[in-house]
Amino acid sequence: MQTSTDANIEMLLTDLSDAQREAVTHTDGPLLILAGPGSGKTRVVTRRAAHLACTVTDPHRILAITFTNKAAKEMQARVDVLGVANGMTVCTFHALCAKLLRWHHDRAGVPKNFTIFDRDDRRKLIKKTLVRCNLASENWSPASVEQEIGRAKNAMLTPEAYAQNYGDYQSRTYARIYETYEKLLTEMGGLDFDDLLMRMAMTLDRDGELRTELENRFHYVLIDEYQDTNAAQYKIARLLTRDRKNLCATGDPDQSIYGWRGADIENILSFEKDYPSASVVRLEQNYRSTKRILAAADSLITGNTQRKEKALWTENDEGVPVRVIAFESGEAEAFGVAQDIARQTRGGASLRQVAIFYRVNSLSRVIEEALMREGINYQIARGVEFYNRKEIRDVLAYIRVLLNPADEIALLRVINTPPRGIGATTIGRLTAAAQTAGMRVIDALMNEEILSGLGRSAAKVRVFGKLLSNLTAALELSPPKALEFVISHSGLRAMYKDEGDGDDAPRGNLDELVSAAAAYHEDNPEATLIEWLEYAALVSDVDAVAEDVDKVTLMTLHAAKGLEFDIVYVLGLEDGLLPFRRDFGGLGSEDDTEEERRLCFVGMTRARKGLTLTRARYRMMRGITQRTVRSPFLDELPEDGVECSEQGGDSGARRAGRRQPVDHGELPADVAEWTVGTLVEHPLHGLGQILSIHRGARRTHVDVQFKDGEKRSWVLEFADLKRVDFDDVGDAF
DNA sequence: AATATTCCCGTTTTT
DNA sequence: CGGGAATATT
Repeated sequence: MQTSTDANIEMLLTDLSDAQREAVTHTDGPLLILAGPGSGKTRVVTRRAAHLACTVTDPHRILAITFTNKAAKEMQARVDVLGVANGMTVCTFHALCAKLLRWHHDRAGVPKNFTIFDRDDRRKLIKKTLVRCNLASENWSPASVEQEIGRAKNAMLTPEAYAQNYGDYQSRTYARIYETYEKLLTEMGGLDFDDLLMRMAMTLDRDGELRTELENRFHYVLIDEYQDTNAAQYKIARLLTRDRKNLCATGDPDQSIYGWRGADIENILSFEKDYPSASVVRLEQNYRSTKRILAAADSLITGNTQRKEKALWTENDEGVPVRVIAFESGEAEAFGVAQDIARQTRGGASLRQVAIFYRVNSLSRVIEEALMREGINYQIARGVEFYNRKEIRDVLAYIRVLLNPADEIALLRVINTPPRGIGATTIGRLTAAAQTAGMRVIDALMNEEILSGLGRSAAKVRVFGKLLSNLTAALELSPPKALEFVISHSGLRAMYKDEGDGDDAPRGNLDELVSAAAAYHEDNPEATLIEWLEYAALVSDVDAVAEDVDKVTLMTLHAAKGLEFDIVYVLGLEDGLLPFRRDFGGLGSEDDTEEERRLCFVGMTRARKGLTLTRARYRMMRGITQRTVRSPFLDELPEDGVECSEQGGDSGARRAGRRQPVDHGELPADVAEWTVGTLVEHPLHGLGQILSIHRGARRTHVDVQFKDGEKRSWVLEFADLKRVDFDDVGDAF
C-alpha cells in the first residue's frame, strides 16, 4: 500500500521544474504562487491538490475556487485523471456562496428558495425602487444607481453603513434608494450577484460557529486568479482559513483585469503581509509562447509603473515575428483576419487552435460576417447571451415563480406572457392593491377580495392563478422534464411556435434549453430544479466555448483569461478602444490605462505560436465612422521580432515620404476587403457580384457579374466600384 | 389590449 | 447601429 502511494507521489512530481515542485510539495501553511502566463500554473495546482490528497488529507477536505465554471470543470477533470483526488470541491466563488447560503439559509438569514437576480433583474428592480422612492429616473439614472449599489456591495457596505459614510444630498438619496432596493429585494426573496458574496462574507463574520464548521470541513483552500478577488471574496478567503491558514492563492498581478467590478489588486500584493508565514513561489518560466511573443508581451507590460518586477523567460523557439497590421476599416480588418486564417488553415493549422479577441463585444459582428463569407466555422464565447434571450428568460421566470412565489420580477414577467389579456392597467391595479393590503402580488392574485376590485379582468387573472397552481406539478420533476412541462403547459411553446427565422428561432432555443438541462441532469442526476436554476443563473460567457470542435473561437479579452491558443488575433489596437476610454477628449485616469495594458497583456500571452495585432484606420462605432489613432500600446512593443505592416495611409508613419515595403503580401489592406462573392456597386451598371479576382504584383483584376446579366472586368484600383454590404441588398441575388 | 411604429439614448469589460 | 421604451394605430 505504502509503495503504491509512494509511486503515486513520484508520478505527481515528474516533469516539474524546481519552482513547480516546491509549490506542489508544499503542504501546510499559507502559500502564494505568483504565476506568470503560461507557467504551468494549472498543472501545478492540480498536482498539488492531488499531492495533498495523497499525503496529508482527504480529497473532500480540499476546496478549490476558480474564476469560471469552465475553469472549475477543467480542473476537476484534470484532477480526476490523476485518479487520487476524487471528491474535491471545485467551483466558483459565486457558486460556492450560493450553495452555502442555501444550505445554511437559516443561519445566513436568507430564504431557502431564494432566487438569483442578474443584472437585468437588478435594473428592473431599480426602476421599481425609484418609483417607490418618488424619484424621477431622469435625475437618478438607473445606470448610475446600479453602479452605486454595486460599488456599495462590493465594498460590503450595508445600506446603514453606506448612509453613515456621506452626508451630501446626492449620497443621502443614494442611501435611501439602496435601502429601499434592499427592502424590495428581501421581500422578493432575491439575492443579486453581489449579495451572494457579501452575504456569505457577512454570515461567516457574524456566525463563528458556522465559520468553524466550514473550516473543519475544508482543511485546504485553494483560490485561483487571486489578483481578481474583491473585498467580499477576500474576506471569505480569510475567514475560511483563519485558524489553519492553509490558503494557497495563485495569480498574477499583471493579469488583474477586473478592477472595475471591485477586484482589488492589493489582495494579492499584500498576501505576505496578511500571512507573514507565507511561502512564496514564483513561476516565471513560460512553457507556452515563442520567445518573440513573450518578448512583445513583456515589453508592453513593462510600461506599467505600479508593478512587481517579474522576469519572464522561455526556452521555447524564437518563432515567427509578431505582426502588427493596419487596415483601412473595421470591415477590411475583419476580412483580412478571416483570409489570413483561411490561409493558415490551408497550411495545416486547425481552426480549433485559432482565437480572435477584441475589447468590446460589438466588434464581433463584422468578424462574424467576414468569417461567414469566407466559409470559416466559428464559435463565440457568449454563454450568458443564450440565457438572456427573451424566450429563455420567459421559461426561467416561470421556474423562478414556481420555486419562489415572492419573486415579483419574475411573476410580472410571466403574468401576461404569453398574452392572456392581462394588460398594464390590470397589472397596475393588482400591484397597487397588493401594496395597500400589504400582501405579495402572488397572494393578491389568488385573493378573491382583491380580485373583485379588478372588474372584468378578474376572470383572466384567475385563469393565470390556476395556471400557476397547475404548473407546480413541475416541481416534482427532474430539471429537463420540469422545463418541458412548463414550456408546453404555460403556452410558451405555442406562442413561439411559428415565430422566428433561421438558426436563432425562439422555438429552437426552447428545445436547446431542454437539451442543455438534460445534459446537466446526466452529469448531476441528483440535482434538483433549484440547483439547475442556480447553475443557469451563474453561467458565464466562456462556459459556452467548446474545445472539441473545429472552429475559430471569438471572445472578449476579458473572457480570454486562463485560455491558450496556437494562433491569436487581437483586434482594434486603437487609442480609446484598447486602451479603452469612455471619455474621449476628457481627462482619462492613469490607473485605467494600466488595467487596459494588463488586459492587452493577457490577450497577447494567450498565444503559443502566432500573434497578430490589428487596427483599423477608420472604425464605425454606434453608427458613425471615425478616424482612429493607433494605440499607444503598439509603440511599447519591441522593434525586434515585431513586424509592422502599416501600408498606405499616413497615421503613425514612421518614415514620412517613404512607402513601407510590404514584403509579405498576404494581407494587402486595401485589397483585402475585395473577395469572390463580394457585392459591389458601379455608378453606371448598378449592383454586381465579384466572380473572380486575380492579384498581380502591382494590379488586381476583377471580374464582376452584374444584375443586368452582363459580365465586366476591371483593374480594381481604377474601377469605380464600391463595396456594398450584404444586408443592404437583401435577396437581390 | 395587442400590435406597429417611431424615437431616443447609450455608449466596456462580467460573476 | 441597435435595443428598449414611449407613442400611434387597430
